[in-house]
Amino acid sequence: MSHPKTITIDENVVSCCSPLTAIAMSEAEAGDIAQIFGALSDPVRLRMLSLVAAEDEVCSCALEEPLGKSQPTISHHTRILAEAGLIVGEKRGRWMWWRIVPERLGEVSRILSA
Amino acid sequence: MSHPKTITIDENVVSCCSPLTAIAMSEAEAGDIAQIFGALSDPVRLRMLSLVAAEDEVCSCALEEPLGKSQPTISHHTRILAEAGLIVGEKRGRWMWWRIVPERLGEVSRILSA
DNA sequence: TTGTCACATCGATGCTTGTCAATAGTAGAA
DNA sequence: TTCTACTATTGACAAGCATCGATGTGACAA
Repeated sequence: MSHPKTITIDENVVSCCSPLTAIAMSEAEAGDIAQIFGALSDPVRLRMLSLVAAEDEVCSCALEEPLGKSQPTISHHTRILAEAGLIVGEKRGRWMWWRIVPERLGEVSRILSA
Repeated sequence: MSHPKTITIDENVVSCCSPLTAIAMSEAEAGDIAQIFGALSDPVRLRMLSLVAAEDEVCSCALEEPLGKSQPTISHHTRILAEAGLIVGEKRGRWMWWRIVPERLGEVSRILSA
């Protein structure tokens, strides 16, 4: 049996949010996508996303009790989800209102669809 | 050659995949899904997945050079992807051959589709 | 103004994770 | 058998992350 061949990656090909199976992924693209999946890799953030998705809008203050986390921790997690583009926030008065970004969820979903 | 030995998937992470927006997520379910996204949250593992997906099968030895990581590190990452059910490995002779589990990718994709 | 409320930021702490050298395990070759 | 090649495991280290108390910031009310 001959030794298996090695695989090379073309770093010049950059395509945002293309399916995993389409083409060899560059380091830069892998970093970007990894950041998004990293935002989804925490149980608290997943339940947070689920809570926000269940309503049109959710106030930050309405997340502390169901998630059982402190106010700084809630703020920390909303920030990470927002930086990943999965939710957007709007400040009205003293309250911060969050809603999901369905198009973003669709983009991420499409990365994994063959 | 003797009968090929198939690597089994961790059964603890098999049932998981109701859409995010469907219902409020339980802590247990959130933990399971977070583990899968955690496997996808590393640039090296994403590029590894991309490399495997580009071929029918890829040998572990063919991953070290394009990913620029040591052999123990490659073994570490393939293990995490396999435990998440995203790839399966089969040992033939001295070589370990990995391939994608498209159904698993579809399951994870469906979590994020509205 | 002063006080209160909601959220963001800072600092510290403990846990998790990515990485590799060294080593062990395993399968073919000689 | 002995030797060589590929992979898994161990141990250790550094970096990253989740968490919360304390503090800062901005907005409304009195």
